[in-house]
Amino acid sequence: MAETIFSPAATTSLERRGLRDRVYDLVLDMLMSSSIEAGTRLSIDAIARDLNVSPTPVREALVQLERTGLVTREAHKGYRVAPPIADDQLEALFDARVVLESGATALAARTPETLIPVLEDALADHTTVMERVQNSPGSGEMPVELIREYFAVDWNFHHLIFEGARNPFLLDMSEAISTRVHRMRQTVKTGVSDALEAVTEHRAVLDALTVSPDAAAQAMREHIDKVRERSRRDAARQASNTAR
Amino acid sequence: MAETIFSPAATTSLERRGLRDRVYDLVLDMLMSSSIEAGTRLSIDAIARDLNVSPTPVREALVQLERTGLVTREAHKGYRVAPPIADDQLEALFDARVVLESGATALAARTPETLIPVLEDALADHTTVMERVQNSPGSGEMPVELIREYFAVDWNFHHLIFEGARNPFLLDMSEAISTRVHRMRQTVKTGVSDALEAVTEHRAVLDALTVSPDAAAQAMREHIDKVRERSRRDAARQASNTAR
DNA sequence: TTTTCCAATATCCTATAGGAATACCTGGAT
DNA sequence: ATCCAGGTATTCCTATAGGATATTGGAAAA
Repeated sequence: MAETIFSPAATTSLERRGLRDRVYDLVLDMLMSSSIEAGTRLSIDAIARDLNVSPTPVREALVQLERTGLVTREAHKGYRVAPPIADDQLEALFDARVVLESGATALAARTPETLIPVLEDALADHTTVMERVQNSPGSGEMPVELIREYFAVDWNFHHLIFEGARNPFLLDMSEAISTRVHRMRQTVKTGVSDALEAVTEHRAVLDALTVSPDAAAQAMREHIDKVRERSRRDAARQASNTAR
Repeated sequence: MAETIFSPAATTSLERRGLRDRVYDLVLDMLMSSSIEAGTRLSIDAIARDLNVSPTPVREALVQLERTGLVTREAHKGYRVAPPIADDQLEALFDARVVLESGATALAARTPETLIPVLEDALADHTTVMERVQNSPGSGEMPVELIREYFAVDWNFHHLIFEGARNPFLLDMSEAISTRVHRMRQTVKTGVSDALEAVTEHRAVLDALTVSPDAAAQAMREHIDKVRERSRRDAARQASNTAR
């Protein structure tokens, strides 16, 4: 335990109000943004010291994080960063995504007049960022900020569909999914190479919304299955690289 | 705040090991079993005193409960028993059930050879308890223990399908659903009058499993939609009764 | 009689301290 | 050289205390 995990600026930002939720957000950002090694110990006292708070709100935040699956807990042994998505778990994650997102798409398609405009805006943003990704230097450095921005606009399309379903239960479940998807993207280096295909498939979903709920659900199912195929391919390529 | 919520026997059972999970189980049982009035304050200190523990594990258990939706929290105002499922939320709950359970059924149907035997056993238990419910005195007292037993075997069928899907993400989500369903059954007095229909529809799902995953998913979807219809009817009848 | 304001109480939120269990490291024996 | 044992240190878990905030009750005024 050498240096602190959090930047000094973060500590000053939380001042002295609403500690528990703010600690949760900070730890969540820390887990999402920087790629933390799996299995890293998340010491309650250390986090509390770094954030200048008492261990109690940190403990509450970690309990909340535990239910998201980002951290694991062993009794009397403390919290650790959850292990990366295993291969079989990755298939299960995509299965769950297909079930949830195609279902949410069918529900959201019941009110297309309010859904389509916001999705058009989201897809326009997605397209803009995609073009910037395409125009970035083909090989070599890709700004991490651009990658983060791309992931945000990409997922925003899916998130808006969950919101469009107007179902609090499915919305809660979408959060559980989004954290896993985000974490998967840290381990499996994909999601930027298929930007053009993603935009195309999102467009297909949006067009299918004007046809029927079933068509929209089917389009979403096909989109996620294609993402699954690309992830399989990238995971295999990545495995062969590390094995070299 | 007059008398204690918990029975004296409960306090002695937790002794002095693994407090947080045990407190969680106790509070969960308390919320599930006895029908607590919605909006009842869940005082951290009071629970801690009743259970002879410090407020810290109680606080952690309540954070965990909060994410299940059984309790609500307002900052600087404490925890309360979550309000009963509102009418629109009830429709949303059934929508979510249709999405999740039909999807889980399709996934579980991929391995029918391991799934069908356990479901046959579960359905046999369900049938047995159903007959006991039918033979109980038609009007008047229905033993609360029998009702609880019926709910258990009924939900067990659904739960086994979630387990059969072998998908940890969907399994987690099923817990979020089950708590809501159980709580709904406390407010809307249904689920015992349609025992025969429930068994019949479960049998239809089981038979469809031998046909194809899509057929099984469709059967589950129809089952939940029929439960939804019966709940609507019972809710309307109940509303007319209270309005009288 | 009703409304409003104020004070007292209870509760939550945060901080600090002590006991217990686990992990790590060092020294010795095989 | 390797394995085991013991001690030390870190960390988690629980308990208690103090400050801040919301709720409740009563009293006074309209």
